Amino acid sequence: MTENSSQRPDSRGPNAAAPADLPTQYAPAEVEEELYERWVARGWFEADAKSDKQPYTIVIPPPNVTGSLHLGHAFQHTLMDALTRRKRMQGYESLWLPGMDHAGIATQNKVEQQLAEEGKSRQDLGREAFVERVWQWKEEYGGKILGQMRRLGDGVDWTRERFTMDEGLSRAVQTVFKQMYDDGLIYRAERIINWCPRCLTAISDIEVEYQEDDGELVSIRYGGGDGEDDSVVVATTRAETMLGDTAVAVHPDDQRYAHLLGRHIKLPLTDRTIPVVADEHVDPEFGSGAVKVTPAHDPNDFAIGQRHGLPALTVMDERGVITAHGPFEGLDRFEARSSIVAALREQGRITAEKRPYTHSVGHCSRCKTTIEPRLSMQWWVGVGPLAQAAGDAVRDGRVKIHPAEMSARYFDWVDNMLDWCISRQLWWGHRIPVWYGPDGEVRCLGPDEQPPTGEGWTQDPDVLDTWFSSGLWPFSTLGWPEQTQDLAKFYPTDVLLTGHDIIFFWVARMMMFGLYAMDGTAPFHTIALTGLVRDDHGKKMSKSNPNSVDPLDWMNAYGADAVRFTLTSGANPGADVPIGEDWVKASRNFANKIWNATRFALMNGATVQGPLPQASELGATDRWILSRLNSVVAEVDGHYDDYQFAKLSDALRHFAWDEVFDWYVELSKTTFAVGGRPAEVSRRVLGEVLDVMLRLLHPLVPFVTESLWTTLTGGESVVVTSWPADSGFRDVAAEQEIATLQDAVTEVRRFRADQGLQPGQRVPARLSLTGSPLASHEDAMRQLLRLQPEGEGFHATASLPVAGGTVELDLSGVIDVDAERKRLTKDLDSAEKELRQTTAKLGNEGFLAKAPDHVVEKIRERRSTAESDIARLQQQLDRLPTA
RNA sequence: GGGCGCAUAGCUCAGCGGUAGAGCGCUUGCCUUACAAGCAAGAUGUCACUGGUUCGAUCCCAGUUGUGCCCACCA
Repeated sequence: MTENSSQRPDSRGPNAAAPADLPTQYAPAEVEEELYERWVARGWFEADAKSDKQPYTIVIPPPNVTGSLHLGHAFQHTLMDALTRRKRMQGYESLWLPGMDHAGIATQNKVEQQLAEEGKSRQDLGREAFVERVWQWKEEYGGKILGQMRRLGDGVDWTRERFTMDEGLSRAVQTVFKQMYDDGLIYRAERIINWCPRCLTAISDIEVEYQEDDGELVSIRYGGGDGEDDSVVVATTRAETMLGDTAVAVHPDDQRYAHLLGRHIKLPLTDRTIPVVADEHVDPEFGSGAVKVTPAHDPNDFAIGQRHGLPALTVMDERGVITAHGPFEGLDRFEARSSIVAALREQGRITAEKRPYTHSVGHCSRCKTTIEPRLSMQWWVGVGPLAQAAGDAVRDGRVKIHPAEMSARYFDWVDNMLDWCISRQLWWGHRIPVWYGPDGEVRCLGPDEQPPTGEGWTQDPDVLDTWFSSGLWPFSTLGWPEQTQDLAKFYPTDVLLTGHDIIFFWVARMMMFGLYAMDGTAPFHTIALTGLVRDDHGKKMSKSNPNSVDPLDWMNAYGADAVRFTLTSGANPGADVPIGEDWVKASRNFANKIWNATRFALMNGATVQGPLPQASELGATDRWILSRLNSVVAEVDGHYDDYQFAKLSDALRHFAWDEVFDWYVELSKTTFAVGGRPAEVSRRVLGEVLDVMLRLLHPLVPFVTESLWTTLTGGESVVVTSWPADSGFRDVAAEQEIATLQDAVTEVRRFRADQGLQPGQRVPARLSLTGSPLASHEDAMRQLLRLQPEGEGFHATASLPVAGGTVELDLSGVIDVDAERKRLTKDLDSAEKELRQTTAKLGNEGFLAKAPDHVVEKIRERRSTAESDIARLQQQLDRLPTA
């Protein structure tokens, strides 16, 4: 783009009293930061717990301190910001509470990586120093997120910023833990858990990501040591676990192995023999129908072991290194796997090998290491009654899920939830408030209780799953367990807006904890679920993908408003949101268009002062735009109530650009030129329309609207002004009249374009509007169509149909007969087609008998329109001079 | 293996039992005194396929194919 408008000579007329402070292009970067700091300094985002206003509360899904905000955050933040800004304008005590999550395992991993670069481990530092180091890290990097939120324009209450490791929130964690422990909902048990051999901690079931990996499936012959009849083939993808086998299981009805039941067979590579047991879990159709049982290293095997009283033999340590005595001791699990297979092969015990064998393997969602199921003593939440309550709250309608289809996913989870492993063998997080005494005594402490003194008492070294504290977020952030004013005023919150990817991690847990700790009051009444942000070809955006975009880059290039508007435009409920740079540019263009339209209004003395003129003083265009304006207010409100952000964005863009800017503003130019009372009225109406429009747009694009609204109205800030209300004013007649005008102008423009007439070329012409509803718009039409008063020597006539009549346009000069014939013929063809279709339809008895009246009537109208069009077009064709 | 969803213009997506829509892109003509980040006009679709219901199906039903996501889990 080499062209730069500022370098062109300014050809504006002398009447253009352009405000010197309003350049022809909107420059977001120059104003956004200043505006934001002003909003914060004035305290407009701060909610008052003592106010009489009705509260409206959203707590932010706390971003992890580990990262920076990506477009997904920008997306959700924009929607939450829009919701809370609108409610604030509507007169609610609107609170959007910000904060961050300590993100236990994720953050610990980051800091450990940092240490590794220094050649150190967390063990080198020791627990206390390591935790101190993580706090430093949090101070340093947490600020980046806050800066991004400011840049985006998030209207959050910074005085209420929270962090899940804050003292107050930690008290909440300990209080809930103690209460649940006393209620028997938290217990300690030794079970198979998902163990990450790299993070060296247990993780919960949903922190495991399954993916298809290429492995191997080897079939091993067990038994057969003394007699030929006791051998059985089992298959495994984890051959190393055979060292811990304590049985072979077969289906109880499987006749092939009936003779082996109760007998012991030799376990290869060991000096042990193991029993053959019968268990329903075994699928006789799968493989050989016999399965090796390793209770200490597989969840299903553990269950079989429990049913048959089998011993659980641990053969690997926490790093996945073989501990079983023998030739494989000290080998890593994957080395051991190939060594063991090789050894078995040598002994002739391998009956089949399938390689590669693609199967689903669990990985640590944090570091992608292959999970090792491991028998371990951990703390658990017994979720039964909590999950039941969480499901019921949605089932009985106390909590609504948007879009409703997503509730199936929620129910699927809460109705089948297994107990939740909450202890983590990490250092960063809330320490489990349990102490063990010298005599095996166990004591769970509340926040105000002193740790037991005396020899031999030690605290449990583990910390809680990070989602334990985020599950308390809707009330812990408001001061619970203290009965604070905030809690009384703002709990329960109104809407939870978050991605559908954390329904299980976070949403369900907040439901459980909220209902449990807050006496059955759910933490929010609406769950609004969003999709993921994708690139402009629908591909998933992730940090590892090259398509990943830092929202800051786009905000710097095009403004925060442009990014925000693009995101809301794509926000269909629950659906993924594609975004591309071209679309952000288009939104930037929209912001600039608003800027310039307002600039035009200011140059022409649009005003917001004083009451609107009486209806009797309003012209048809004024009544039309005010009618439309109020319809749009109602429409936007409806879309907000349904969380239809894409629809409300479209409605506003369409109204602003296609109606206000392209028509009302253009028509007003003629009015202003003529002057007098109509011009005064129009200035006031234009001011009104822009005032309301800017307020409607503000929650989506806060910066440009703030700049313009304060300039236009002289008001202090659009942030604290009122949300527009539908006055109820509608004028159907005016809307129809303007629609007719638009049709007429468009039709003439089309005629001109087909004729190859230059748009700027003033054409001598006669407009015959007598008796037409458009008579009063003649000046405007001449302006829009660039027609001069009558010239001389008319040669040709164009007769243009519009709703309710015909516009006769006589052009001087020689028109292009071929072009005109082509145009008329084309129109004639489509009119004839229309006639055929409607006639056929009206000749259909079934249609006449069963179709609703208004449909039949509509078809009749279409047919008669087609008939008259054909007659007129035919006549015009006949009138054309032959070449 | 179970569940949910999707298939509409070149791209990304709305829509919907009664003449197919938007944004971007594309074509043509324009700096028309708010804006070239703009204005005007225009082109483009067997609404995945096959059946069924209906006076009428892009829309409802069944099946097919393709595709996405979630859950379970494969010894």
